[in-house]
Amino acid sequence: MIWKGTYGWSKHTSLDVKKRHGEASRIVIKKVQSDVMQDDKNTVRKSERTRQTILNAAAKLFKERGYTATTLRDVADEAGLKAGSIYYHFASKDEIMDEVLDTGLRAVYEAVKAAKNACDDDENYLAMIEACVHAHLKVLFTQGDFVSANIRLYNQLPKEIQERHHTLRREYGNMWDTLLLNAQKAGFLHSDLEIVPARQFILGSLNWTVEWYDDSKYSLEALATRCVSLIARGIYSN
Amino acid sequence: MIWKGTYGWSKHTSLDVKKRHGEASRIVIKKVQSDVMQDDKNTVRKSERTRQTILNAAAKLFKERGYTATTLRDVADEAGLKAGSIYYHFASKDEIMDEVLDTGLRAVYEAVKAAKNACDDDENYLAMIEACVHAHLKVLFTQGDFVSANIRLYNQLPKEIQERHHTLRREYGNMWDTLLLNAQKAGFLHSDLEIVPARQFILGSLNWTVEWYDDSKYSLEALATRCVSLIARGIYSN
DNA sequence: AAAATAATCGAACATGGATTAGATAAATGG
DNA sequence: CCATTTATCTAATCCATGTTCGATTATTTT
Repeated sequence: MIWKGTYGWSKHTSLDVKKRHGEASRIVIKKVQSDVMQDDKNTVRKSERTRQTILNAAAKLFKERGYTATTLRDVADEAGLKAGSIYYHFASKDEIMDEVLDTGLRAVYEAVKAAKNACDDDENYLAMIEACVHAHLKVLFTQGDFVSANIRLYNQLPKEIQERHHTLRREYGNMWDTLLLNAQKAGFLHSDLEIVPARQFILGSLNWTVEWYDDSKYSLEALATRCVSLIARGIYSN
Repeated sequence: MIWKGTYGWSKHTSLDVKKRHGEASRIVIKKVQSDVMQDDKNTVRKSERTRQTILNAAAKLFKERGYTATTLRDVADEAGLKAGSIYYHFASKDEIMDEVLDTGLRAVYEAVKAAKNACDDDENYLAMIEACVHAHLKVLFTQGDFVSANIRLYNQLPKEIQERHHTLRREYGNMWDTLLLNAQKAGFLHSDLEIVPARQFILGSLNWTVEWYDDSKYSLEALATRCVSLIARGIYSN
């Protein structure tokens, strides 16, 4: 209860273990039939599969309508079960939101870090920046709902929830700052560029693409290329 | 009822005139004391003043928490009256949202158009673009809540509400497209620049500043200058 | 200042929301 | 295939929300 106690945010009464919310999140492998297997029936507790279904449904609806506007009955509907059943898997609506947010941001973070590290040349900062932009956008539209939900809703969430994700957000920002700073030191970027606002501007412009990009018009690759171009050289010609 | 009928969106039963919702929106001047006077007591129906207070309160809360998460009781509270009284001024929560959205976008539109037209040199497209960016940002943080509410929430609103504001949005976009296109024809912009995505990118990056700009760090002017620089020449140095 | 109108209140209503608990069905393990 | 555990459903609870409406108080007009 941050705003007043009547805002649809539940109190998040910490884990009362009775039905084991979240415990099922540990993947239980029953038999290792072949070497690697798809996360399918028999390999994973049913509970775990349902849990994922719920999260997917929730992410999708949260992103589309916002947190409060999304009903647990809607989520249940989308996931193909009844509202009450959700509580076998999650302790509260808040908890679902938490996990959606975390999943989304983490996906971006990991993907971008990987893309950066995948660059052969450790000194080719421009290539790294471009790889990061591509990765960020790709994950934005691939892991879609989780990331978008995070991006779209973060600032509308009550402080309490925000704080739980503050650290990870900061880490991601820092990663970019370091990259940009290195690039600047190496002379690739304008020397008068203020790193932090620049990073905020860049990530903002990328994040906002979820509000307007329409993949039926042109490919994700094309979008990424254009974004890189705009970020790199701007619009002016000379 | 767009989503399902249980989403907190009222049915918007068109104007049943009994108490005259919205009629009070016509400003009634009682006596013209001096030539020009501030919109103050005695010049404007009390109803009109209260109406504005409600809109301000609503815009602020909508922007912060989102539409559904904002209660009419909250709005009333913020505006200093009781929830029921709101219905003397507005027919429904939807109607308030409508007016907030409209006010916000219109403010940006007018301000930017004015800024553009204020440029002495009709051919100096770069100056015009820069003036527009400054104006957009200025209004974004001045008329604040209305504009931000619009920007932040638009895509989360049900189609029905969105459609009512579609035209104005399109008009604003067109204005930018025309400006950019002229600038490009005159050779000021990269010739390979795709206008529409570029405009979306630019406006997006500007709009997103509401999510991160902190006016205690540096001035709005400084922000605008930096944004112009990034948009114009990008981050790369050569 | 009385009469008429405008604006606000206060208490209700109906609905739908998150959450709970007990019954029931499905899956699992021996 | 029975016993146990796991997962889902149904129905109920409690509470907040948008909205209504008659009563009440301000404000204006005559």
